[in-house]
Amino acid sequence: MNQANTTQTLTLFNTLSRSKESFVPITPGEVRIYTCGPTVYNYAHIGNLRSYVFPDLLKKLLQRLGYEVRHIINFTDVGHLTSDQDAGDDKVEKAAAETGRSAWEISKFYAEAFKRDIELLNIAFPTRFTYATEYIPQQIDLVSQLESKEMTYNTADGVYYDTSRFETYGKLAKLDLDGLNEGQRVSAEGKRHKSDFALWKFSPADQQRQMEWESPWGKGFPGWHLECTAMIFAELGQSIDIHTGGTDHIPVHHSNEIAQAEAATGEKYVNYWLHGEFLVLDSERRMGKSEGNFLTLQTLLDEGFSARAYRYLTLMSHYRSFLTFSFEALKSAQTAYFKLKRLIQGLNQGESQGADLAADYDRRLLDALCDDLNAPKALGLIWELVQDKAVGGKEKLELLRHYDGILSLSLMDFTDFPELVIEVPAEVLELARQRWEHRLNRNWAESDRLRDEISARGFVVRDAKDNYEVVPE
RNA sequence: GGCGACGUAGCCAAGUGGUAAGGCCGAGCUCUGCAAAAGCUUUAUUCGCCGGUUCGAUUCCGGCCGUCGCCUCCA
Repeated sequence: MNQANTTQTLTLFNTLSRSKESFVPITPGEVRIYTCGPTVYNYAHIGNLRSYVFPDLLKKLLQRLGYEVRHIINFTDVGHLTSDQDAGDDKVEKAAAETGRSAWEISKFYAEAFKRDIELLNIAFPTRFTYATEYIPQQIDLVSQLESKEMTYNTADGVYYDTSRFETYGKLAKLDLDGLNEGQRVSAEGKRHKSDFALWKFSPADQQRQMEWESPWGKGFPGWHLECTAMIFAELGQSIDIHTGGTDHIPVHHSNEIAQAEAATGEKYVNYWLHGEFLVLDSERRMGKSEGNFLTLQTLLDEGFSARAYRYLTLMSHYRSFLTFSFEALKSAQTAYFKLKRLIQGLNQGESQGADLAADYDRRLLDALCDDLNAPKALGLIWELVQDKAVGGKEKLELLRHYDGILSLSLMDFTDFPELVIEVPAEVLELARQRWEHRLNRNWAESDRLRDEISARGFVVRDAKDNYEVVPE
């Protein structure tokens, strides 16, 4: 078994260089990770949730490699805009207005829902969850710093960041500023450049916001990009190792984060930018809150799926590839997931053999994960291992225990099989009892008829030598 | 218009310059009154198309076709 050792090479695909790089932390033995969290004005959908699985994998792998990991996930609980860049309504405020609840209630509610979701997906909580509204002074301070460095200008509706003053603006995204949005109106009133963005927005004069704060520039609220940087500075420092998020954040949000952070500190902001690709529907359409075609984890649960089976599905594809979601794919993932666990349940702890082979699996599993988190490859190896007749149960279980600590599929938890979780209605049990009697009397016709009835109710009867069981179909 | 990604069996999906992991589904067999479950076996001469480089390409290069994402709040 691998001992904790930070000499194992971990390679990660860094968006900055668009290539795989060997991971080297800023401080030996320690890693600081920031994960862009959700805007809490609605439930997270399963596409959102996918992008929190790979940082979880990364964190656990780093910990197994012996690193001390400090990880932050934030909640954007204020200040998001619904439409045109730097225009439109605040999403949290809008949801509040629509439901009659306060903005604070809304954000609290959905933040808690998010925590429940990731818990169901075996995603470990970060060292801290941070809330944007709890870092208002730090955000104001950051704007002041940028102002003192003459990186900002004021318009009628806020304090803006002047991207033309940051020489390498857009480098992360390889943005071609002149090509941005050609032929489309993109600038808000008073903005000097297309890519400039709001640091601080003034509260509208004709309207009372629920969330607003005093600032040197007047009453208002922070722009979206500001919060992540302010929270990173406060919780992790001026330069961090890894920043994760979805690919959609590359051109705007993360480009802006880099611009404001590096202009403020003069230091490199983030060493490794990791971006997860989208989950798309069968038609390869993205799933989005704005698109109104989103599925929540709860929907999956309601349809009879296990949250862990969804995690299994996400691990079946690489985090940098599109994951084509369909219920067919989820069903096959769930079937495979429980089948794998049944195989593991049947392993014999007392049987020991093939130590050399096991060591080989160990190395290949670690290599797969250390190669930019190749979970699909690791899963394939897990299957190979479990079915390998040359390796003993003892060796298999040892490896499974170790790697499930990273994959977090609860492979050794045998309490969540559908037949153990789903209750069989008394009516169905009675039908099964009657069927068993007919069967004992060799009345096959009636026996089969009753089985069809049971099947129509979503259950199936399994006959054994002198007993039977009823399980969900 | 700019930037970028992808196209591997019915489905999901790894992968490598030397002739295609894994899973689901399907098929066959064993078992069973019949089933289910389980076990065993099996399932791409081929990696969108056309060229080029090479002893050899799915893997490298070029072109084409197709699909998708971002550039506006979104993971």
